[in-house]
Amino acid sequence: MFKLLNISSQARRGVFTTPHGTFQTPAFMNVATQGAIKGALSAEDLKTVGCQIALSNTYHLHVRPGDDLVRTLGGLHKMIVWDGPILTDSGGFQIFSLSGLRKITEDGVTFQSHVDGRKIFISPEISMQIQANLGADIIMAFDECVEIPSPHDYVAKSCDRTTRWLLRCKAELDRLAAAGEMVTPGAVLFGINQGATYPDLRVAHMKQIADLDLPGYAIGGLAVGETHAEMYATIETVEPHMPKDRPRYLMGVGTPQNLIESVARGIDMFDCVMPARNGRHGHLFTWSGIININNEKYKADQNPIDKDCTCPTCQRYSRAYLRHLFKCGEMLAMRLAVLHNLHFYNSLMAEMQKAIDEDRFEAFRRAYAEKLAQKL
RNA sequence: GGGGGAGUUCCCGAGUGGCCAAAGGGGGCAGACUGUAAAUCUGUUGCGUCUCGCUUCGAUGGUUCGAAUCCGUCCUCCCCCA
Repeated sequence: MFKLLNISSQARRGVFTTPHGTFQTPAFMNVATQGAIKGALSAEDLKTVGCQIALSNTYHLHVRPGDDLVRTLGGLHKMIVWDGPILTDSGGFQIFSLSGLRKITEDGVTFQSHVDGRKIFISPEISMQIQANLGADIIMAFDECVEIPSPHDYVAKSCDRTTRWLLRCKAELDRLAAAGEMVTPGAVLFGINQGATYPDLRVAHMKQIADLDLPGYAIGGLAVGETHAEMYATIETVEPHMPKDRPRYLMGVGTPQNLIESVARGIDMFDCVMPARNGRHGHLFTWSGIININNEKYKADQNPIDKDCTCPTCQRYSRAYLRHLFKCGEMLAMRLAVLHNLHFYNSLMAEMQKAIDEDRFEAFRRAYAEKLAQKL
């Protein structure tokens, strides 16, 4: 399913095939947690913005509208009118983000719904069932995203449990596939590495899950409070133990610099809320760094967000108009901003792909760093 | 013409003798945001030589150790009656 095409320095160039088509790596997955990109973007907009693969969330779609209903409606692809690949996150991140609303046991996790307070129980098996109902192409294992810092002892125990949960995920998914229960037959399971910033735990855990010979592997539990240096060091520690012929997915990361630095360390896939969320808040990414369009200095600026950008927003709209829309709280402000930011992220990935194809990734990486330095 | 009410810092609006440069909103300015409980959250918003001083609560005069708060006069606005 994954084909490695080229390596430039340590950066990898590949293509991954799913039941809903292929995507080129390194890839950025556009986050549609509840079946929509926040900021009023439709699945059609995803095409405009250069999205290759979308990401949705198990917990959130289970809570609302319910994965049974999504299945009844023909699956997530049909419901949101997106015929490309979809990866669903397992709910493991919500163990971290909703830490005040859940209890973990060996069997699974009981959440208190953030919507209406009712009990929501998710086990490895239930997470697989939900993701099978949603019709994901790539199904993520149910893991515990551990907060940083956490005691070594706790993280060690958590990693062991995450491994046991992974075995249960695999067994349940095999059962569902054999029973013909998959809304998307041929969907594959990715395992997730944990271990906080402890090198011994990261390596031990990675070795354990690599033995399962899964179609893809993720590094989870990063970008949750540690420094960039610690994050990069952790990637460097784990990467040598990840199967070379399988895609590596760094979950939840990150800034444009994070993406480049991580590709440089052998990562193939990313997802991050940042381009959408920051876009909604008026922070826009450009090839020379981030700008806050709310700032007074853009009041009369008739330039586009980025003069080199080919997105629909930059084709027509000025910074001054965007600032005005943000100041007025118009929905259009968010929409235009998110369109731009996602287009920027997807373009960044395309640029990296090209650089690796042409075996000049290291030069690309340096040039980007210099551009950022110029701005500062 | 008679009776009643109101004027507060950019705006709305609390405050009715000291703890008031004055609550709370809004607006302004800036910051944060990394597998989305986020169209959210945080800071700041009279001036200065800034652990202290100055100016400010329609205007002006007074009472008081001390006034946005009490009293007189004036100005402006609103409501009711004629």
